[in-house]
Amino acid sequence: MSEGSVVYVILGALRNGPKSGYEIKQLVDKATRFFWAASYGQIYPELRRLKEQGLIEALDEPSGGRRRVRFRLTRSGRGKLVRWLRDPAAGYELRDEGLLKLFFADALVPGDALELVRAFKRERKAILDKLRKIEIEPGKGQGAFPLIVLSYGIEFHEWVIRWCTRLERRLENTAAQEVAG
Amino acid sequence: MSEGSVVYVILGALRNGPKSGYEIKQLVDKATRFFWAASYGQIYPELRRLKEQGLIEALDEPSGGRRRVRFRLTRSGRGKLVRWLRDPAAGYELRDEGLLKLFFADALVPGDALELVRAFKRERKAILDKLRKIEIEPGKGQGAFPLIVLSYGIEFHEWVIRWCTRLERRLENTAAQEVAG
DNA sequence: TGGACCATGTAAAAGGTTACATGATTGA
DNA sequence: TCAATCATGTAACCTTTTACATGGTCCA
Repeated sequence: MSEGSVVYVILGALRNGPKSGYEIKQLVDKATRFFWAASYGQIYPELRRLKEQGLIEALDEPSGGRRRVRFRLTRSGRGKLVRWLRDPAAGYELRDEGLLKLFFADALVPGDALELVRAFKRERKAILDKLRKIEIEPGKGQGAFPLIVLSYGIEFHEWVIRWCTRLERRLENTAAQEVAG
Repeated sequence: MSEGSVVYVILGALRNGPKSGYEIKQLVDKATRFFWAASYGQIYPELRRLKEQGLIEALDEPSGGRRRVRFRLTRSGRGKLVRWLRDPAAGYELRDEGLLKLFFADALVPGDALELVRAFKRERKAILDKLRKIEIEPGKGQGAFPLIVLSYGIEFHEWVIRWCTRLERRLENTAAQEVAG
């Protein structure tokens, strides 16, 4: 991606109020994981760099007896976030091992290829079930967009499952013809 | 992914006959790029390792005066490919900067958010146009699966564009209500 | 008391891209 | 002759994951 891509996950996560590294990680795991992941190994070092650059500032906010540092966007941090959002360029990268297997499925006997399609569908169904369990309160400080993106995920996976079902039928018919013919 | 993930792109690419590193790269760029990319920096070193492990073997096949080394699957290489294809586990990783921007779009004024959706749609339209230009001969040594996966890509992008159009309408209506109200 | 969770961080390894280097051939 | 393409490869860099380390708190 154009630039140290974890930067914008962090700046974006802070758009409606301060958050700690831990809270950013929770947000990512809950809400953006299916289209954008981030690990502690990225988040904490990047928070330090963003602070050094004056894009965010630290607030000591212990929770009970635990130390906790929340970060808040500075004016220039918000500026950077908004400039990025206005820029129409947006990278898109997919690594889908299921599609890769499907692409090479002619190396299998038809029965195994059909099983591959069914496994592909099961995996997508499992993701769909997870997405359906996510609850994002509409409004509540943020606008409608997190909910809109969640719907995208759900509707996309519903579409994929329909696509798999069509393919399954087609392969079942082909197999049946081979047996009959 | 589970293991040196470029391994299976290579083994899969060789399933219907020998190919050189250059030809594998061409195949990837033409046909799997939208769901699985690979660079020369991955392909050539991996070819050497796979050869050392006895999973592929080298054939000297100069083209004109140019040296060219094609690789062929060995029996154990084909075994490894088939075992991988039969394994239902399949990683799925997406990094979609457009969705990330959409997720944070409540940091923009409504007009800019609408523009973001339009830009998102334009980018997907551009990908769709590229996919539509890809021609994969059905049959021809390989089975129907490469074509099936291409259809997936095309139909998916058509679905995304319809989704964007619905969202655009919704945001346009909201904006109109705000002006009217 | 012990397990789940809150909270912050680092180090090593793995995975991947980009840029560069080299040189031949084909065809306009 | 010049550009495009064929063909192979490496080195440096960047990103990301994984595993580890540390320690506090809450609650059953």
